[in-house]
Amino acid sequence: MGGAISDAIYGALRKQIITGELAPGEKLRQDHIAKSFETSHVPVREAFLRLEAHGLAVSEPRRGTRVAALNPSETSEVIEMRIALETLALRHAVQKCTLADAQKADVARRLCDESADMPEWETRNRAFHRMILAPCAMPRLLGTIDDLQAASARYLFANWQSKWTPREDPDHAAIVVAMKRRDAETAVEVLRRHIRRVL
Amino acid sequence: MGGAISDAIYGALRKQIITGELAPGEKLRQDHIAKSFETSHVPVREAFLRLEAHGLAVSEPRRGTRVAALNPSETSEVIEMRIALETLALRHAVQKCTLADAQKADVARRLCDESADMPEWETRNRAFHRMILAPCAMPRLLGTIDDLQAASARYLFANWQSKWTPREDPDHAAIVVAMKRRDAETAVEVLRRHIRRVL
DNA sequence: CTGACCATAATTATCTATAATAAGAGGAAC
DNA sequence: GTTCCTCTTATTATAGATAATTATGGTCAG
Repeated sequence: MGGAISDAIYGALRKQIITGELAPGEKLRQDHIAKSFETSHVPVREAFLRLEAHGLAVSEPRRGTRVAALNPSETSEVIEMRIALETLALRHAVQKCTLADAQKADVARRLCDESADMPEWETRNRAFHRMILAPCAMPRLLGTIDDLQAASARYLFANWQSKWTPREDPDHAAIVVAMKRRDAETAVEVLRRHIRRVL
Repeated sequence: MGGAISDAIYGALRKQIITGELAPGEKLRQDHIAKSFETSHVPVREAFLRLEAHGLAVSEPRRGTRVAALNPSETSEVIEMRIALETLALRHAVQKCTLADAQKADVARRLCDESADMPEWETRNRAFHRMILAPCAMPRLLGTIDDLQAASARYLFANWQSKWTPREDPDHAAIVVAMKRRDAETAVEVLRRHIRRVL
């Protein structure tokens, strides 16, 4: 649905929420945001609805919309869901993936390892995870995983941004190796540990 | 967000899509629906956005919104996601559930078994599944499962409505028994088979 | 402390503009 | 002469802007 304006607002707010530029619990006022984008409030409302649908905002009727909270219980929920769904996706992806897929994943892995700062790393890290799962060709599953990874990213920005240092990720490398070997079980096990560890 | 009108439209359309009253691929025209609900197109747009977010509709910019398709590949995707997530939820639910929870689940089970027709059964079946998972107290997980169950329900209505006959479901009974015994592994195994079989 | 009034912000309606589709006319090829 | 293709135009529908309404929260007076 969303027209061009609504899309742009959604994308901008999504990024600001993930990076923490918009703090958890912060009120999102449609008129103010409309003014800052030089539009009317209608596309802003649509952007809000989509944020809500993707779990990045919550709203109460007639009380407005605020950035979704970021409590520890939700964190563990997201981790467990990610493990359940990403291992499922990875199993299928390893089955179906071609050599070209594995090579593209390896490129994404190297790019991620070469990141200079945390925001860059976060973007590339998500790109890598998307890349290793994409061959499963299950759009609904991939969409749900995307939302969960966005939630994970919020926690990373909130808790680790200061402590981040550039480094090569051995888990990523191990997953790519296992993919090339079509060794689904190893890949899945590494990914499971990796998700638990990284958050 | 969604005000009262938007909610009502969303609920009505959701039900019509699940039951197949609105066929897969059918165009949803905002002005027509607005007229039939005697409102303007704005709340209708909001309802569309929410349908889209829950996987019941798809839309292309400037081309409108249509009821989501219902192809076999999506079916198997939904089944696998349900297995991954509902077994996760059930494991936690069995851990945490009180005797009262198990008894409420048993009431829901009996109600489901006593259903007179397919639409009634479908509603109660979903209520039962929600009931056995609710004690896990993981709202995001439960929300995602709800969407998947709505998708499942569409397939049931499309493929089984004619063949439906009243019957008692032994899987449901076995799950409740296992819950009372706190036997998570048995409950999960029965549920896994059950989801595969029922679709 | 309670109740009414005012201010603020969300929700819905009405109106306008822009994009897409369908229909019809004109022309070219067979 | 008929048919098919294309370009133009008209209709329809969506997207967005502006305006009006309604609800909520706070404040001040009684």
